[in-house]
Amino acid sequence: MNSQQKERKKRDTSKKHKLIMEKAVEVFISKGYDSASMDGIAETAGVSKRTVYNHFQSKENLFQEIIAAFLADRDRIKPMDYAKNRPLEEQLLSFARAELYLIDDPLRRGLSRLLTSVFLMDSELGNATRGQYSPHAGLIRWIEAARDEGRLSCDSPALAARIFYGLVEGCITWGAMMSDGKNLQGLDPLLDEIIAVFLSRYGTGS
Amino acid sequence: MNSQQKERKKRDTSKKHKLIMEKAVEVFISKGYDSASMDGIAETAGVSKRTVYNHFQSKENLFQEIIAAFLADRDRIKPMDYAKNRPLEEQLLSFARAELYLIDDPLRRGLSRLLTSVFLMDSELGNATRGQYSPHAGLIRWIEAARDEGRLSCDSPALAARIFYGLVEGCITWGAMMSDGKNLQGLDPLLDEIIAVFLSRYGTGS
DNA sequence: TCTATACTACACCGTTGAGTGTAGTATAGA
DNA sequence: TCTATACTACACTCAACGGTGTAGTATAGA
Repeated sequence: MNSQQKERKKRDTSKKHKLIMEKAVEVFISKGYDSASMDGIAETAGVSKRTVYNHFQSKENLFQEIIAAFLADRDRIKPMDYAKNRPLEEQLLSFARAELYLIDDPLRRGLSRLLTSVFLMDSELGNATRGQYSPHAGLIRWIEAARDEGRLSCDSPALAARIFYGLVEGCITWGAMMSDGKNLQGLDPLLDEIIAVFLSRYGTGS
Repeated sequence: MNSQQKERKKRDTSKKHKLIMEKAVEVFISKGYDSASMDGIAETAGVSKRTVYNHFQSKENLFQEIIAAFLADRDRIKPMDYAKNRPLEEQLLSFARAELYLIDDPLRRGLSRLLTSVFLMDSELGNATRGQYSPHAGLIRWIEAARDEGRLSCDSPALAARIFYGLVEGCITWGAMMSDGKNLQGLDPLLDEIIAVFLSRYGTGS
């Protein structure tokens, strides 16, 4: 009834909301989900525990919101490629770098580690989260386009895409998560080699 | 002083010890380390909680013993290959299958998932455990031998080995852990493709 | 300046879980 | 049969943690 009066006063709490999320990410990354306590998060954020609960219904809720923000950030990066007459190496490199976005920054790498760790032990959550996400689709389309122009040769673009992402993830991503990025020194030669491997199997020599 | 008398009576408790470990593995796999309770483990094993603590100092101790047994089991499988005049494909396949030993059985796969999840969030433990373990060494030696015979061509056997394991892990292992082995159907064509990719880059055509 | 809103400080609750102590029972080995 | 050993049942401690309630304070917006 008097809703217009009630809505007159509404302070902007997004700053604190964001602050709590950022600090919570830090705590979750360093302790893991279970071992991270809401008291610890509140203290790290320099905020009372009650404020945390005023912003987030529960620990799980807070975590979900962090996951959502992370995935949204990642998805903003994803769609960046298309078939052209630029060198194949260059375009494949951009696919690889998009994939490596998840681990080329300490914070994102920490979150990737955390989420991977959680998803490994909670298949339902993992599948639900990863369900609507098909990272290979873009590369498959790219491979088909390149094949149509005779620049690639393969029976199954899906298989080739799987090989490519397998190479990138197997050679780089997982090691980076495991060793906290210590294997990211001298990355470029490795990336070049990965692309060379891929093209020696599927390339036609332009 | 009268130690020979004391040692006369010693019952064989290894059966129960093993039973507890096996049941604990089940619980750890299904719940994760943190959420698995010692009460739950005792109940699953059909044993009193006190007995669990008579066999294992602490939860962490029990977990460590499980890890050790798992790694020992895996290491027993590892050293199985050497250079010969058998087809390269065949020998590479055996390297790949040795790697897939970790995930080709539901129990081992569960343990791999659990340990990976734990190691991801506890770098110290992960590094300490993985420290004395160099899985690439065998393949590197194999590649050097094959190169010496002119059957492979590469500048850096270490890099080639990294590519090979990256392919196997990236294309198969990680997906199997994430999806609980649902991607292990139709594995052979994928393995063949992986080996074909590797040989198209490093093979010389015998 | 005034007031609704956000926030703090702090006590509090209920639960869970690791680990212990103990008294009594079952059993393997002599 | 005898006895030391393994085991059980159970009560218990202690600490941590998720979450709530509240009274009071600071502050943004009118």
